[in-house]
Amino acid sequence: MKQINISDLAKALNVAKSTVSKALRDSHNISTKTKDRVKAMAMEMDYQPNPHASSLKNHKSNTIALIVPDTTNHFFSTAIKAVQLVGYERGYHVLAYSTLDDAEKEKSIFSLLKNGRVDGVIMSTVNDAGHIDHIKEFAGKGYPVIFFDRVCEDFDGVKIITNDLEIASDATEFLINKGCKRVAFLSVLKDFSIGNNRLKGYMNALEKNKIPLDESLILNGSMDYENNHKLIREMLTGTNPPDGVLAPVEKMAITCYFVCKELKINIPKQLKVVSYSNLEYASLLSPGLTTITQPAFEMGTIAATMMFNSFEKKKYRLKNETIVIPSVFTERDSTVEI
Amino acid sequence: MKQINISDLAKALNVAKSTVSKALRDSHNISTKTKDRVKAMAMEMDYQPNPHASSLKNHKSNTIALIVPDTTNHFFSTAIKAVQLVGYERGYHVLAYSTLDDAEKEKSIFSLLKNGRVDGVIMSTVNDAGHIDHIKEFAGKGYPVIFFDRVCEDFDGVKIITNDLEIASDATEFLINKGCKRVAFLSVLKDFSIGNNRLKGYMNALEKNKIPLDESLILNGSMDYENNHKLIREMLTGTNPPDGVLAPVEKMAITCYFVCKELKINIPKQLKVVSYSNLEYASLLSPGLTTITQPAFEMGTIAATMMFNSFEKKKYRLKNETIVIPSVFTERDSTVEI
DNA sequence: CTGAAAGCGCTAACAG
DNA sequence: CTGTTAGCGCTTTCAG
Repeated sequence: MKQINISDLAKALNVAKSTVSKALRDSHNISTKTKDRVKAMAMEMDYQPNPHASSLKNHKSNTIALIVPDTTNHFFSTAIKAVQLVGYERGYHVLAYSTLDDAEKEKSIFSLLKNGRVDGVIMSTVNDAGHIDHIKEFAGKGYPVIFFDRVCEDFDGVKIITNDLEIASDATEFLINKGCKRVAFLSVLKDFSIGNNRLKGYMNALEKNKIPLDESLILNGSMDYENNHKLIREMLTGTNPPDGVLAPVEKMAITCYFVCKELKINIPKQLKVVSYSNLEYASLLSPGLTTITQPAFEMGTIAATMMFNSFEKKKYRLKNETIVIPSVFTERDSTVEI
Repeated sequence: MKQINISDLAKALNVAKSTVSKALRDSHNISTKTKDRVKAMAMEMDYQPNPHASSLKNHKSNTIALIVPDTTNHFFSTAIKAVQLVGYERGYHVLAYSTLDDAEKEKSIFSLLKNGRVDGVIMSTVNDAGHIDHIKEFAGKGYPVIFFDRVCEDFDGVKIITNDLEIASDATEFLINKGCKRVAFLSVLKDFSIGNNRLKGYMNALEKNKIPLDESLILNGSMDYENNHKLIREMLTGTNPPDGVLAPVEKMAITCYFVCKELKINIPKQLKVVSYSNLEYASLLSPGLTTITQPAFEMGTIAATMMFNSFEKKKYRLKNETIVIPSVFTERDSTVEI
């Protein structure tokens, strides 16, 4: 397990270790000749600096934390990939955490990070907007925090979101224009900014089209799949079922598909469905699902780029700023007129 | 950015920092009283040890690297989640990397890890079995490496795989029993152990059922989607097309679905399809896809558990061992007899 | 039971 | 241009 360190290098070269250190970091007051000698030897001896020593000395870990609710969600896994890629290119490492939508866990992850383990955090917070003291405290120590997708409204900093409200409105209007008289909204993140914006968009579209809001068409789903199933089933078998559905979350649309299969409700004939989704194979569902796709990769790329820029250049210091990246609407068979 | 450190604590308590250190680590030669005092103060001052200092001192980072080809693949993202969960429970952090199937990148990631950044590596290697000197060298320094799924055959260590050969054989036989006379194999990882085992299983089943191997039914796919599409199309429009297909990789099955849609080939009537897959919504494809699901979560959990055990207890030292976790076969409409 | 001191590997200030 | 030295925050002998 013996690693080769800077002293070994220095000894081998018969110079001081500070010289080695400087040479390796291209200090301008080391002669080109020694630099070359040092670098050659470093190569030969397969030297890699000990990251803990540098981090300790420099108060800089060159790693960031990426905290998401669930890595298995395609939206998040895509964002993770993006962050990893730019991290790799720019010489940063990424510690990845899943909160599993557990606010307590999110909190405890933060406490693990708060003594220099990372230089900053990119995160999508858990579904519990109220309690962000741990995040504020962390940011208060000078660590940058960038939110994406699931942001905390009352946090001063960078928030990267998508045009949720507008596109939810557009999608609702799209359904209305396809002839839907009763468009339902399958809420699941009730008290959350994203859910709220999507719900707002939905309501805006109704208003714009002079359709009175029917509370019974807004389903209050949860993280409990079985319960959602039951609720959707009740809605679809009720006296006045919807003929269109906007799902702010992929899972709800999938659940809706399941229920329709059970009830032999034909999509899109009896019910048209639009869903927010990052499902890779939406077109292969039966029927192909009309989707609003959030720009996960772009969001991740921008978040990472902004963070690393802020580390490296003063002029990129992060400010209180909300960046909107448009989602992509893709029409498929689940909303076709028959 | 000023963090509170052990000296601050010591000062506040009027004791030596060594006492604080020992108290916090529950050394038995510190009085219960001081321990309590120290711990209370640590709590009050919200002290978190600096991980770099401990790592430097102890030559132990309490973090592992998790290297996979692509985090967006559902199999890998599930494994990542499993590793994260176990890591969190046991006090380890996980640095996550995607190689994007680039062997050079995998190599360079290893060079970043080789001076104590991590205590071990859990990985699924890129599709390039030949060159693993970097891994051997890394392991040679005493770092444990655990492979899962995409393992290196000629590496002495823990390999966690699934019962690929058997289940590929079973699946092929399943197709034969469903009446398929010509079962194709949509290879994509030709020179890789996994692909090989799946292919072997396929061939075993043919042999067992006294069906001569027809080389034209083994497609040599690549990572190039367009090309695979072309190859599958050619196969299905050829003079003697298959009536069953075993896809060793989800992507090939999906591509096959696309081609069938284009060619208006009815699945399962004209072509039955079985695929290895960790697609969450396989049952919602059109038609529902019969799958072999690899136990991603279990594999990740076991890999992580073994690794952490090996750190903590001598008796769990890793040895040259291959662990097989069975995959799950789920029959759906894509293989139904009509 | 508690404290002083050395040292993990690196960097940076300061001397030469 | 190169070397000496102190110190990042922690752990761990070793003395008291």
